[in-house]
Amino acid sequence: MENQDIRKAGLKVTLPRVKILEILESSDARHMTAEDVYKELLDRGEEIGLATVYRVLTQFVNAGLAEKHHFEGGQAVFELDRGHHHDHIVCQQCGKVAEFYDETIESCQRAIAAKHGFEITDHSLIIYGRCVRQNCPNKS
Amino acid sequence: MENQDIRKAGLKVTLPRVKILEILESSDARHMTAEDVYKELLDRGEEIGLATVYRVLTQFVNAGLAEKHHFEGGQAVFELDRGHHHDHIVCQQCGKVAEFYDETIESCQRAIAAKHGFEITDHSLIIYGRCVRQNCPNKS
DNA sequence: ATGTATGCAAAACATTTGCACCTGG
DNA sequence: CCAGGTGCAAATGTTTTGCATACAT
Repeated sequence: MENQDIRKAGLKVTLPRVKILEILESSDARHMTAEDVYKELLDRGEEIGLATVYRVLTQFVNAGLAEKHHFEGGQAVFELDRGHHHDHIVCQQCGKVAEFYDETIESCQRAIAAKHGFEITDHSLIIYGRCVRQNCPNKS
Repeated sequence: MENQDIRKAGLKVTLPRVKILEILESSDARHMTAEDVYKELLDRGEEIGLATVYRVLTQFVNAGLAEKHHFEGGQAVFELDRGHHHDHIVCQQCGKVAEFYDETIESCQRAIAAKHGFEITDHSLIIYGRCVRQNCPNKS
């Protein structure tokens, strides 16, 4: 019962929050912009404003329920925090996002931070490329 | 003579472009937002519009003279391309930016991209943290 | 009841663009 | 001279905010 997650975050269990959480959970893409979420709400016949979508997504991020990433291209994307840290590899042609986790990279980062006298709070690693798979509409 | 760089990029050697290149070369911070560059121009008594700063910086990036990065916090930062690829570690308290290069991370990235069927075009690795050095005004 | 949440419209930001004027080669 | 560059103001696109109303507890 994920509504408990909302409540545990100190937030009231309102229709917009429940619906937005549902959308994040059911999305195939798993990485959605605020606009994507808003459009999906409209498709489902919900009357929820874009401002609310932004507010709720921000609250989810602050509560640790979701993460926000800045891929290239203006809009931030949000994804549910499923508890497994990972980085991203993004196809610049079809927009597909793959996730990966590499312990060697993680530990190198820790070593680098230590060497430079930094205490890591967060990090962002995004590989951009072209996916050479059958389903990528290589448009050029 | 760096004006040659501008010319080689197929751009006319105009005053705004020369001044902006000078500023990028002389900046201690090495990573400046368009606004930073604009303010520095004003300080130096130049009458150059912010729109021109954006246009010129974009041209420099396209010409391979500079790079653009999206650290957290809205504004993009620009730095001169000195020919040595590196990634960044940013102090979220004092804004200091350190650069690093780690061949292990680089090769891990290549392996990961290959495994996922991607051809890398670019990548962005930013470590966020707190610098625990004497000169960081640890403000909290 | 009452403190939060929401919707809407307006504001805030970073960045881009249209257009008349200027300038480098 | 003239294509390309610039300044300014207005437009753009994304995200945030003020405020009156609506809702969860």
